Amino acid sequence: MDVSIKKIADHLEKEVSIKGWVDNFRSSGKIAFIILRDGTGFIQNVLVKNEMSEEEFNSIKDLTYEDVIDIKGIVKENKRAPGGYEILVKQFKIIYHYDKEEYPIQKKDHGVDFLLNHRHLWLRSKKEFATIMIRDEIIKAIRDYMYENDYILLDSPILTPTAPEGTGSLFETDYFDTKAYLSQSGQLYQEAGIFAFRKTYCFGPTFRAEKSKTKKHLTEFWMIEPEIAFCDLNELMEIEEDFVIYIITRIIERQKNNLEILGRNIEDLKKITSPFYRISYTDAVKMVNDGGLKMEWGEDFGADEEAIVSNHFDKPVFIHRFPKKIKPFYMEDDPEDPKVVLGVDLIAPQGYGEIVGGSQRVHDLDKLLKNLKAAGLPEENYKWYIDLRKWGSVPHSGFGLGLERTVAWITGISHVRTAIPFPRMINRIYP
RNA sequence: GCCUGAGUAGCUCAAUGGUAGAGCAAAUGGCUGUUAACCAUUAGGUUCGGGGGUCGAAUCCCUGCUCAGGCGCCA
Repeated sequence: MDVSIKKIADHLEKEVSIKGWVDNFRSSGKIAFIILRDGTGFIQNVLVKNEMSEEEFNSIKDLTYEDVIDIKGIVKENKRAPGGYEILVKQFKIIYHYDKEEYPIQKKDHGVDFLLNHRHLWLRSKKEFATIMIRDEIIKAIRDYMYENDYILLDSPILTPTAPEGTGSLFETDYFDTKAYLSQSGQLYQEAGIFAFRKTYCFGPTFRAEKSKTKKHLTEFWMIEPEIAFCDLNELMEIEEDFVIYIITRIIERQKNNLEILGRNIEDLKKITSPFYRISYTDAVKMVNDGGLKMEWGEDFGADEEAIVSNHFDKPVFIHRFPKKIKPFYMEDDPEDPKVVLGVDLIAPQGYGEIVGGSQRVHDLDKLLKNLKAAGLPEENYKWYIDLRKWGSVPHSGFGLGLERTVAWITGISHVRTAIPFPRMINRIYP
């Protein structure tokens, strides 16, 4: 019976058939071990000389990495086997054999540059497999949460006519006789969506042509951006918290094996429970200064400043109510303090940084026009966005969650470049 | 963009002014429970490019390129 490695435990002591790729093998004369990968997992196969035909046993001499083999054998539980299960092989056949060139990715350490240049092959490795499987589960959890909570998927365009915020670096491309820009956020379009569908989201790639060279930045990354009508800042934080906990709970439930492959401490993840910490920007600045780093009210947090704040907490922390001048034009003023806006960042623990940024949006027409002017942004670029405030405008809020930063945090990997199958970075667009 | 570090065999690294080496991978052989298996043998080099200086350079100097770690930039 053909089975997948993922479900091998259901077939204990039964004969199964598996096709897959040779991930690793060891031979000891009269016993051999082949680690087989079938796309759902990895399993050790034990070949014992007198348990199978001599011809088949001897054919393992021809094996090379990434050969494709067909195996029939009995599923056994064995503590010595990685993963706890192995297959005692009865029949063994090499279906495709490759020895024209040796396989570049080896079982020893490689440098990051080499591995990224071979990303198309590196994906076959165990840790990369585990990371991408968890990424897939996080994406599924995100979509399930949106579905279960009545959000409507409203895809924002990727080709856009202008810089939505007029700031930041955008990738420019020809668009017939004019120019187009790759989207750096779908938010403004979601704000159009909520007046038709009340709660919407988009989930797609976004692009930033910034020359950032850090472990938290990609030039192409995925972001989910929900937008909610009749929602204020406090409700927004509740939703963000509920959403993040939903994702983490799902990963703990369904991706334990892959978390273990990555060496992620699951007990630490289990501590990510409600409520998250909430702290105002003003209090965070005090915390930074008390922590020994000079910082003026009104400045944005640098890497060191952010670390001081996040290291105070063992769970994610919301920092809310930022100075108006360091935040974009669409954020609503705090009615109790016009110097600050109703924006909020969610900072993950252990240095993974900002994984969510959100705000209550300006919904008053005159205030929006005033903010645009103050930001030096031309009204004509925002005609449709301004229209939204002319008819049926209500208080609303939304946020954007960076997928790769979330994947990096939950898996415990050190850099967002391996949280996406084919990373795009300042000096890397191959393969 | 800035700071720091690195670039030597297919890969990961050693050799700091005097004959370029190891482990892994490859090839051959051995081994009945391996865990990145192990053991033996063989083969494997434009020391990132360009220039300089020295009796002599992987090593020192100048220059260019590439990469990494960090910072900055970044809603």
